[in-house]
Amino acid sequence: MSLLSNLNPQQREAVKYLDGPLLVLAGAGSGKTRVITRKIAFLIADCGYDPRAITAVTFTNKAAREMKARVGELLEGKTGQGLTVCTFHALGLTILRREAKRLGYKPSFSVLDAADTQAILSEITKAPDKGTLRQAAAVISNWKNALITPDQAQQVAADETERQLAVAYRAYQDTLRAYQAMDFDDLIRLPVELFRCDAEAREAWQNRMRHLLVDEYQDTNGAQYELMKLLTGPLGRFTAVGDDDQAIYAWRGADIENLKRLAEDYSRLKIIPLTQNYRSCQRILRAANSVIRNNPRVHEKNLWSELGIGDPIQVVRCKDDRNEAETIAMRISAHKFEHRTRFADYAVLYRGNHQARLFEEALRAAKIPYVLSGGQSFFDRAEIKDLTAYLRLIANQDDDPAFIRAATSPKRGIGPTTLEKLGQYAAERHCSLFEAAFETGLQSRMAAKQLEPLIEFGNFINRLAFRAPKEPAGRLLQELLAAIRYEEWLYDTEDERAAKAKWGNVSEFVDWLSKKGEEDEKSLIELTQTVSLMNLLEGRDEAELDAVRLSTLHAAKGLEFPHVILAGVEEDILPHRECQEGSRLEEERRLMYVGITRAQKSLTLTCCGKRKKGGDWVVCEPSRFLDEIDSAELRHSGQEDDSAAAREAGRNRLANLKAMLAANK
DNA sequence: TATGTCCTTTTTTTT
DNA sequence: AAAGGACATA
Repeated sequence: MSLLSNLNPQQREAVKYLDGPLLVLAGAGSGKTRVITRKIAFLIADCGYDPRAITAVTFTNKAAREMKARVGELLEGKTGQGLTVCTFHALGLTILRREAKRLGYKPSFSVLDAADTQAILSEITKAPDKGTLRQAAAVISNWKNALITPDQAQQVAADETERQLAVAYRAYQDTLRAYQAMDFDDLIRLPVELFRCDAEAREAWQNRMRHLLVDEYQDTNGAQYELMKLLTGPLGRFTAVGDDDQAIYAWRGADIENLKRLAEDYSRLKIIPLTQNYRSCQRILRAANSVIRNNPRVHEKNLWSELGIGDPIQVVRCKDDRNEAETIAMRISAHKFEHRTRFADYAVLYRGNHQARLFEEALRAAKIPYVLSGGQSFFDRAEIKDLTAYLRLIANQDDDPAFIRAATSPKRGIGPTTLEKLGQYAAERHCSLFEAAFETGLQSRMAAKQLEPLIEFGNFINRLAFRAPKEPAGRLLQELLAAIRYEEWLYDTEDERAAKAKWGNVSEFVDWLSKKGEEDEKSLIELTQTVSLMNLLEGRDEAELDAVRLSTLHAAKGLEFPHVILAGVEEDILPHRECQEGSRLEEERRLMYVGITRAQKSLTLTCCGKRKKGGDWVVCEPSRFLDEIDSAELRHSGQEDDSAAAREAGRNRLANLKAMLAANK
């Protein structure tokens, strides 16, 4: 079977087009993944490209894994060895591991997670509370994603707060460098910096890369766009696939302007729109279209479908949030029984992770199996962070955050006061905590009782670091865990259930690492360097599992389900309380659009009359986005709301709506 | 000085 | 519910 069969004319053109830069504007459910995977296979099998010369960039590790698997199927044995499919961040990491020396980093640099970077920033800014800290982190991250240096930030700073933040930005970068560490933003920013000033490195990578495919292009940020340009050279050997209506990551620095910029920067840019939807019934599509119509759009497109009209969209009003979860569980049970479907045909989507808890409880009570996606990642778990701290420290002794974490968990007599003293001494000597622990100068300032565990810990790490390059990773890991008596410590400090779960996670992680070490013949240090960006739980036989999917709207992007329940369609949730106007409201609307367009056959929207927030009850009103769907498409059901407050809220909404309509005319 | 316990407070989305 | 802070204990 040809790689060009079973494609519509637009899809086929997008697959075949190789004359220059290409932008595929792919509406929801229009088969964009199919275009990308076919194109990769087409390039390799029909055009004779070396797989190593092709790179495809996706938005999540999971999407990358799936895409790689699909290309493998298409190639039917023809080897796709050497093909790169990964996230922008993983691509940046690969480049940096290779080229670290050119940037003044050692190749075993660490990659810090959000918790570590926030801790560093907290030290620097002395931010009074968590909110301020988050804001500071966001501002600096935005600067980095827009490729603004600390110097430039200082110059463009508009007010005193920003000037202070620019100073903090500089200190933050200096600290990272001292630790031989990078944050997520650096993984994009530094390759750009490298390619901008090092022509030799740039040309080497450009020559290697004959074609770059970028998925979810609408969610790229300034730095990612620049990296893409630098990698594909002046000819623009790329295929970018995106949908401006599904841009939902502006808060993370993604810039929809990148879509316009592409046409400006590449005059030869070819644009192919995909407008036929193969996913959803017409009612669902009409609802989606009528919601997104309220946004100003760059590329107006009208998505259409040949699939049947479908059922009306259900709107279910519930008494409160607990009742909402129970209702959803009940309706899934009933629907499954009635239509003889599988649990995996259902997804419950919501705005915030915290909403998941009630759904988990209700589904468990109803004996409905579920899988949670999004939410806390495997690598955010305390026990995994502990273990990776050891690994990081073994690979890179300059990594102070890793030193602090490893030295204090499990507890071994090193406490805050000792660390404080050690930190002071290290700062004076301009060296790492690890180095400082061995300095004789420290001994005069510290009691032997404090010094002893410090030295012992240092020696322990030293021994492991010495053996790490030569010995099998699996054995070293087992030894490490035995030496720190991690399992024992877990059972001492946690209740049995939690300890068991945590030790299970650790074992899984160690097994996975050991296997990987054997397969790829990699040392512990090399393994550590790739671990930071992976997510184990994602993709772990999730596909075969017959379970209802619980997911945030963000994590649901790119997925589809026969039956979708969109929960908490309320003001202050969707749209979120902090996103009530302007471009932020538009992004919330796109989020609603993404949610609706996940559904193939049926869509249910739920909202509550009240919900528990913190300690007390808050009255909720239905989302304004509900009003944007033609009421002929909707069927209201569930409990009639009889609370006076909710009815009052409804009246207020109507009055507001009328006022807005009047104002618009 | 280190660590465990009990209390408070608090929730957007993620590579 | 989970994380951070204040206090008590070893």
